[in-house]
Amino acid sequence: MLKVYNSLTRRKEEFVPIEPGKVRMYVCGMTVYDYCHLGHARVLVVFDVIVRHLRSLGYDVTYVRNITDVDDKIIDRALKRGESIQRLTARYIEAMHEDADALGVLRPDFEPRATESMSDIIHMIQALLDKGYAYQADNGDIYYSVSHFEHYGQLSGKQLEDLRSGARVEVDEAKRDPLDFVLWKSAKPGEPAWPSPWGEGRPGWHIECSAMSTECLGAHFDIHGGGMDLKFPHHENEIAQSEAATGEHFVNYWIHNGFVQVDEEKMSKSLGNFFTVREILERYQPEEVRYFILASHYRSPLNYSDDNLDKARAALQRLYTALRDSGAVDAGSVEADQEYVRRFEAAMNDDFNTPEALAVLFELVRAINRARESGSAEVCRLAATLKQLGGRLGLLQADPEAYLRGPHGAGEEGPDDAEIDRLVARRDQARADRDWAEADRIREQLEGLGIVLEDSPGGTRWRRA
RNA sequence: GGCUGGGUGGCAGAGUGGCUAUGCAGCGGAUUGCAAAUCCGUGGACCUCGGUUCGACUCCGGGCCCAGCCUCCA
Repeated sequence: MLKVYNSLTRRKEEFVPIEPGKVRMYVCGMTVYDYCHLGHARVLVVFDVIVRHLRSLGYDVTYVRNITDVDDKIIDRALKRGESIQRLTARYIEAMHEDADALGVLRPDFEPRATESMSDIIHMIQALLDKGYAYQADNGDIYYSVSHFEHYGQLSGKQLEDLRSGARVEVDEAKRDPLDFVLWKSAKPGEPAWPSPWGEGRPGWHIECSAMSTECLGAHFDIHGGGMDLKFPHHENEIAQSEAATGEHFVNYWIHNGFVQVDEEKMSKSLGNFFTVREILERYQPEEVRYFILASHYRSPLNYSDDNLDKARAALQRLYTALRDSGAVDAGSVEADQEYVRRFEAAMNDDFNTPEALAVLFELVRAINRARESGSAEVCRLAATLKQLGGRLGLLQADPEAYLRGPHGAGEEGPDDAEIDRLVARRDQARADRDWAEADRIREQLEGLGIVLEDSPGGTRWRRA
């Protein structure tokens, strides 16, 4: 039985889909005006694993992840770069896809864009106007009237009064209430604009997600996800918009992932303490980044440091070492060990507890190595189990030797394989001659190049440290 | 100020009302020409103060500390 922590109720709940056997899920994606940083990578990977797990349980999942391709930041950035908005967003959308692909993130089933959803957005705004939840201000902008929505604050646990007294909301003369938020911004010169019943303009940020999710998944769907920082006001506003416009309950389960932190502080653009995915991939393999993300529970903070990435590398080396020479190449055709599968699923069914699931993988590693030492025929089956379960997390699908020998980052320079093989062969000769001094000298030389040797009865092999 | 979430061994990071997390690092042993990899064994933790209980790191309450949201942010 799958249990999910629901941000709306603040407790773990049994997951029951609206329609048996089917899951409809929406995740807030990126605003494309810059490269993905590690925080974006976390959202991508976390929800990718959630989708993979739901599918492994047999659910038919429809996964929607939007792209925000028009907003103030995009407009500013395009202006500064002297580049058209279309060119800018196209570039960053492509970059995002490259990063997501590198990290082993499966593509969502639908990836709607705000600029391609204008009629849905306009229809929803019109519905809100018709029902009295929205009004047009003197400046032409359309606002959502927060006080008209009875349940405003249910997701974030905030009272309207508390929010008002918080008083950090910028006072805008056009608004009737400082907490009202914009649905449609009337066009200013030089800005991109679309025609609407209220004149040329563009949508506010919150309305696009309401419109796109409703369009792709219906007025009522199962899961809505995103980063913690979107809980308020973005998701709160989405609920207000969608439920007011459709009259239906919007989402059953809200899932929010925790932040990536640097030195105990949130990684964010405004603080300038962020690392882009491509920067990190200069020095680490994508799978190591993915492992690093999954080594913490999705709701916990994830502290970025080289030390923690190095630990991810060490962990993957142990996993892949167990898979080496195990006959698990074609793991899918081997029946998995059901006891380990059961424990893995129990961990994942407990609110997607990936650290616990990884612990099961390491217990499999020990079982494999033990079986190997005792010459048991179980090695292949256990290794196949490890590879299958790793696959459910999007890990361990590479050729073990290729992973262990591979360079550690896209930017790494080092000796090529042929050169290493040549040195290893020379050392083998020295060892055959029992010239230990020469053998050790070559080994140290290789060590200096970041190559570790492993002698075994079957011969010497090497990997990158 | 209001609202979330959290404080676990050297580090990272799960979990449980009484029983080994797991990984890295450490220590002892096996193995090895020496290493590496691997195996076996081992030390080490539950912020603080009360309460509930036969028994709490685990449940409840107070305190302290940390992060986040209340403004764009994954």
